Amino acid sequence: MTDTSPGWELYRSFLAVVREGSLSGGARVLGITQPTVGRHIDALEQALGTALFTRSQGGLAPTELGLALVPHAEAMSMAAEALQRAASGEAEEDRGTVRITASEMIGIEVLPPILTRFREKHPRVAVELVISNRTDDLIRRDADIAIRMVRPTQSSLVARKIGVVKLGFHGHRKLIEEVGVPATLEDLPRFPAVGFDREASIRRVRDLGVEVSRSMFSFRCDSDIAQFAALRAGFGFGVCQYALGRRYPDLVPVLSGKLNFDLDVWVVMHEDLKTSRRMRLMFDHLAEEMSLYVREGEVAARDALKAQ
Amino acid sequence: MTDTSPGWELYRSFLAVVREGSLSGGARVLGITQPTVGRHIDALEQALGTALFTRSQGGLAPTELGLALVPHAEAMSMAAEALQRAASGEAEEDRGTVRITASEMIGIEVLPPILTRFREKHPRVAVELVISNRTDDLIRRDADIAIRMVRPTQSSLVARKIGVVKLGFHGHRKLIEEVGVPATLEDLPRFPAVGFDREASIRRVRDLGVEVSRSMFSFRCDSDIAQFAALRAGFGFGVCQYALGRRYPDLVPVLSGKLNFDLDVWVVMHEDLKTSRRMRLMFDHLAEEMSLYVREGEVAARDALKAQ
DNA sequence: AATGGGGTATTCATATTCGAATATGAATTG
DNA sequence: CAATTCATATTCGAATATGAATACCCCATT
Repeated sequence: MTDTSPGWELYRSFLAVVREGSLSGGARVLGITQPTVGRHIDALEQALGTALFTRSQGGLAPTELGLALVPHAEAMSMAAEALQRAASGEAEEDRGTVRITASEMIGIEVLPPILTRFREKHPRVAVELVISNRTDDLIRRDADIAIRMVRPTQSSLVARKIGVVKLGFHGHRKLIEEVGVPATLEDLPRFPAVGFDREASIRRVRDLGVEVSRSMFSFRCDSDIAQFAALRAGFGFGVCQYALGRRYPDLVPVLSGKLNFDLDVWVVMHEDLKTSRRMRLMFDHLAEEMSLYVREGEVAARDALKAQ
Repeated sequence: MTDTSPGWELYRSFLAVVREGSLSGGARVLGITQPTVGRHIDALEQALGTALFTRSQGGLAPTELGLALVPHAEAMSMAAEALQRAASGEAEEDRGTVRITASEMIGIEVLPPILTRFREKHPRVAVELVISNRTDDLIRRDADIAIRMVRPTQSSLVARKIGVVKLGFHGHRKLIEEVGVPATLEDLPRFPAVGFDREASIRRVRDLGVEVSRSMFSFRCDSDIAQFAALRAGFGFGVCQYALGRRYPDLVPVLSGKLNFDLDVWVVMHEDLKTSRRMRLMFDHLAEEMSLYVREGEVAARDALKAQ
């Protein structure tokens, strides 16, 4: 097995020769001499075990296989240049667009202030927000960065687990003044409640380990956002994220410790995008801010438990 | 200015050190010795004019800047590996998915047999076809490869001009038996004709240099496909691609040389995708097959001109 | 037909890079 | 607390890659 990986220098010479069409030409642009480049090509052909050029006077013409390798070599070259740019601190584009996808609740209730803070730090980055619960947006490239509630499976994705979002029952202060507070789970059916409509949605909740049935709810809707609005309007008791509940002083947690669930939070992006500065900036920003948000929720949930 | 581009070998050592966390570790995986790797790192830091690691016993920890360079080095590594795979002919994935976008006419009437032939050659490649006339699909990554009727402007795209699609007036054989053939353009209004509905569409045709007005048409619809169906059903005379007309023996060209236009055809894809084998395969296949199709149309148009 | 300018291939002295050996320092372990 | 282990730094002779010079080939031009 002579199969030792060719040195990367060889690739550089290879690319130069392809671009210039001759050993001498390649040597010129690389600032080295023609014999050296010739030897590099020899070495590369030997290492790869295949001919890359048909050598003629007047220059070297790439073989078919050689041609097929060019895009890869060019990719290396691009990456090398990008690295050098990044190293010399030449403000590598914090401009451009970043496309983010998130669920309704996150996208509408949580992200806006977070994205605003990002814009203040990096005003030239345009942000696009795609509200969607589909899980394959990233693979499809419908978005660059996703905030997800499930662990991503694709291996080409870089994912950072932020923590867990705490969810629990809440009610509007006025509602409580009016009808009181349910003391136990069994009490609940006698109070107005906000929950899901379709069986599929209800089953998702049940899978989280909470016994619920459709008839328990007197306001039924599959949109989280609409449920949250009903909650804030004092229609009835319902589930919301603790961190969100705390932002609306009129919402108070109820049944703490009896009707709670957790949702994982992940920030995910394509591996390829790591080389783009604005993508990394946004990814890090989202990860950091979502961490704060998650912690906020944990504190709120703990406080609720203590307070009761 | 000592700013000479660092040799690519240095990047390789850099990446190995980052990955392994130490000079010795990096040296091990590279199959060279620790002093060498150490020298490489020194050289790289000197060339970039900045520190990349904080050196300590127990290993080298990347500095913040060093960390920022890692993704680029990894991109180089990926490309190098891909190049090597491609060189050793190791069937580099002719599997996976390719997403193509094309206009209605092309996507529905032209592509299906072309894509079928591709599937016969590369059965493991799944094909997705997006019917759309939007021109920014590729930049948005809604598709990998596009077939377009306009020259693409983005520089990050690789585009191949296939040729021109010949369009001309046609009529169904039965229709002609029934009402005869218009001999001149001026005759046309006295015959049933199929054409566009909205002013915007009509203007597009007019821009191609043909004097048309909405009132000339007795079947009006903005869908090419529907127009073509009406044509085949013998509703009236109308425009279609010569190559398509020839495929339906009942369609005969009329007014040849008097009511013709050409549409450029381009096959376009993202530059990045050149390194993916299945993408290149599909791109080449589409370019080749579309060339045949275009030529078919040219022959048909010439024949029509001669025949009359 | 000669000539000059493009290219490749070859040779050999030289400059560079590399590896083996070793010194050294900081943790970890018995 | 000494021994061990794992790391970096240093040195120096050997291996290797490089560059300058040169031979040579082909083609276009004069």
